[in-house]
Amino acid sequence: MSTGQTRRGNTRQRIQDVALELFSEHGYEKTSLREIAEKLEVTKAALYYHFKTKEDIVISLFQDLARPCDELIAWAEGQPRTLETKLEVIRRYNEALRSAEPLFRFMQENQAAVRDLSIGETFKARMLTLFGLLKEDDAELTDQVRCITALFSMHAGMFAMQHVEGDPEEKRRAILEVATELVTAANPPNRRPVRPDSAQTASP
Amino acid sequence: MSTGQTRRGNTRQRIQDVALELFSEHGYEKTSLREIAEKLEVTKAALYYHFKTKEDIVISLFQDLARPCDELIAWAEGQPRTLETKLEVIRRYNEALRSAEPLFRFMQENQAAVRDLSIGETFKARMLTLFGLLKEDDAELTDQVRCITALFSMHAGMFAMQHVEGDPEEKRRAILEVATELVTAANPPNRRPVRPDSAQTASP
DNA sequence: GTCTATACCTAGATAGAC
DNA sequence: GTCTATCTAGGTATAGAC
Repeated sequence: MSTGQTRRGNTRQRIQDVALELFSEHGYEKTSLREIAEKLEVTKAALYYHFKTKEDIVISLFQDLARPCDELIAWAEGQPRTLETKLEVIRRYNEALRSAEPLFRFMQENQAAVRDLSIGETFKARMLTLFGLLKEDDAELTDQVRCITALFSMHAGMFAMQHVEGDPEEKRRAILEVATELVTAANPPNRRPVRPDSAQTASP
Repeated sequence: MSTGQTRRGNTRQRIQDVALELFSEHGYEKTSLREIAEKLEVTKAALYYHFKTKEDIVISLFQDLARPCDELIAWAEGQPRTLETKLEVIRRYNEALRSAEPLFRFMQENQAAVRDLSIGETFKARMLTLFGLLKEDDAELTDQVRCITALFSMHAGMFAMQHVEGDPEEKRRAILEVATELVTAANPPNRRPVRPDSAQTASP
C-alpha cells in the first residue's frame, strides 16, 4: 500500500498546483484559501484536511525546491574548491532553477511575505551557503559582488527577460554564460602577484 | 527645547515615514493601517484624512523615487547613445538608489504586492526604459543579459550585501564597479565602431 | 484637522455531520 | 474526505462629533 489516499485522485497534489499558480500570480498574501478552494471546486475545510495551515502549503511547495538545492550543496562540499567546481555549481543551479521556475519566481517576488514564514531563514541560509561556495575566502569586495550577482542574475533573469524576445532556452543559456563569466572573473587563475614590475599597481 | 514629537503640522510626512519603515520591515500586505496609526499614536481615521486609501500612501512614497529616475531618463534621452553616456546612467542610477534605499528595498521585496498596485506597471516601464538606454539596438542576447544584470545587481546588491562585512559606501562602489564592467562588456567597441570625430551635437 | 465609534467585510481556522 | 456552519480576529473604510 504505497499511497493511502486513492479515491479522488490526489487532491493534495492538486492543491499544491493551484496554490503555486495563484501564489505566483497574485502573491502569497493576496491569495486566500477561499480562492484556492473555489478554483478546485472544494471548500476551505477540505484544504484544512490536507494542510494544517496556509503556511504549511507553502512549506510543502518549498520541499521541491529544497531537495535539488541541498543535493547541489552536498555535492559541492565534497569537491575541491576549484574554479571548475564553481562553474559546475553555477551550471547545476541554473538547471535546478529551470525545473522549479514558478516556485522560484514566487520566492523572488514574495520575499517580504516569505521572510517571516520560517522558510525565509532557510532560504537565505541556502543562498549564503552557495555564495560561500563560489567566492574565495579572502576575496575582495568586487569579487564578492561578482559572485552574488552571478547567483541573483539567474533568479532575476528569469523574470526580467520575459520582456525580451527570444527562445526561452536560448535566454537561459545566455544568462548562464554571463553568470559563468562573473564567477570566472571573481576567481583569478592563481592569486599570485603576476606583476613583476609592480611599481604602482593602482590600488584605490 | 522640548521637541514635541507630535507636531500637528506634518502628520502627512510622519505617516509616510512610518509607513515606509513598516512596509519595508514586515511587507506591504502584513502592515495594517492600525499598526501605522498606533506607532504614530493617532487613530486610523487620522490616516484616512491624509490619504484616501492604503494604496495612496504607497503611491505617494513612490513619487520620491520616480522623480530622480525620470530626471535621469530625460537626461539620458537627450544625450548621444555612447558608452560614456551609458556609464553615466549607471553611475547616476546608483546614486538615485542610494538616496531612496529603503523605498527600493521595499519595491524589490514586495514585487508581487506592488504589481497590482497600479504603480507596478509604471515601475516596470521605467526599468524597461533604462534597459533600452543601456543596450545596443541590435545587441546579442548575452549582451542584453549583461545590461539587465547590471541594473538588477544594483537593486539586489543592496539587500544581498547586507550579510557581507564592510563599509556600506565601499560596497556601493564595488557594486557600481561590477555594473560598469557589465555595461562596458555589453557595448564592445568592435561591434559599433566609435567615431571620435562624428558630427554630433556638442555636449557640455 | 483630528478623533470616537462603528459598519462591513474577509481572512484563517475549527467542530462535527455525512 | 468532504461538507455546512460558525468562530474569532483583523482588515479597509466611513460618518459625524469636537
